[in-house]
Amino acid sequence: MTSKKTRNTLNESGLRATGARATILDIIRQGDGHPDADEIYRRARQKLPRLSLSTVYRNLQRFKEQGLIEQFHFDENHHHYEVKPSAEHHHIICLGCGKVIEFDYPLSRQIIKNVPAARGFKVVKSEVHLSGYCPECR
Amino acid sequence: MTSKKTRNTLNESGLRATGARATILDIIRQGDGHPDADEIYRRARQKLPRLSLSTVYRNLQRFKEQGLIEQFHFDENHHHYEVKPSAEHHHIICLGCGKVIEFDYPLSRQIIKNVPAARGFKVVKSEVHLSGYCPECR
DNA sequence: ATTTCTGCAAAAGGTTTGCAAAGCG
DNA sequence: CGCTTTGCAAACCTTTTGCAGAAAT
Repeated sequence: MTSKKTRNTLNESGLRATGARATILDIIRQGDGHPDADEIYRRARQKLPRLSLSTVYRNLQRFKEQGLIEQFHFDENHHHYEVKPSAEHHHIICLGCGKVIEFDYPLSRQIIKNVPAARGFKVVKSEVHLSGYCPECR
Repeated sequence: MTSKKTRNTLNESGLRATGARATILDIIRQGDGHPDADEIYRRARQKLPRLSLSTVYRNLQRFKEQGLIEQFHFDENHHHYEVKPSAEHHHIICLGCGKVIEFDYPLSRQIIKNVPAARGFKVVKSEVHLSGYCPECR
């Protein structure tokens, strides 16, 4: 049930449309949370039981190189992934329940404009993590 | 040459003022870059050749708990450390030369004020990483 | 003397790599 | 068919942990 659209994306990126790739990319595109490699692996194995974790890692790496996805470091020692968004957006992580809230904010533009030390910098990526406690967890 | 001031800080935090601790904290307080655990280890061993890396990690952990230092995740798979600053400030990392620029910016206040989704959140920590290319590296 | 801290060695957790077999175009 | 990708197992790297001895209060 890997979508045609996903296979097209792969071909356009110069990557062979294998079952593993389509499944992994589909999972990230579903946008259900910000899965980490292991979560992706677990979900993908429901469809491809013989899939190996190294394949997941190798493909996340490729997708990142191709600009299909982005990788985030929350306050943990592993990575999370999501599809590359069009608008600049950022994350708030609740330290109580682990929930991740996304919000749009044109932060890099503001900073480049207002911070002298940032002058002349070409910003490629901006990552903002606020962490704290959501209303329910306070 | 571990400073008296550093030993006082340790005592005030309820930590025994051992040589390892004073040395490690001094290194971070020097503010020379944003060292990672291994860099701290390497520098500290020039003074304490028998120091072990696990002691470095254990103490970084303690310092963090006591609020003496902060831990950052740049776009790598290990952590960097710096003394806890009084004003909110953030980082720009140059992907060309690795240089880290710090800048002050009261970002969390702005976001809490302007972003509806963030309403009611109690922010404990805010981390902003811009990455890109500095004027020399572009 | 008691409690905390340290060094060492070994484990843990996430990620990467080498290689032969399988799969895509 | 040729080149890419995969599974498996082993390696890697950073960080953590158990334990017995050493140091701090």
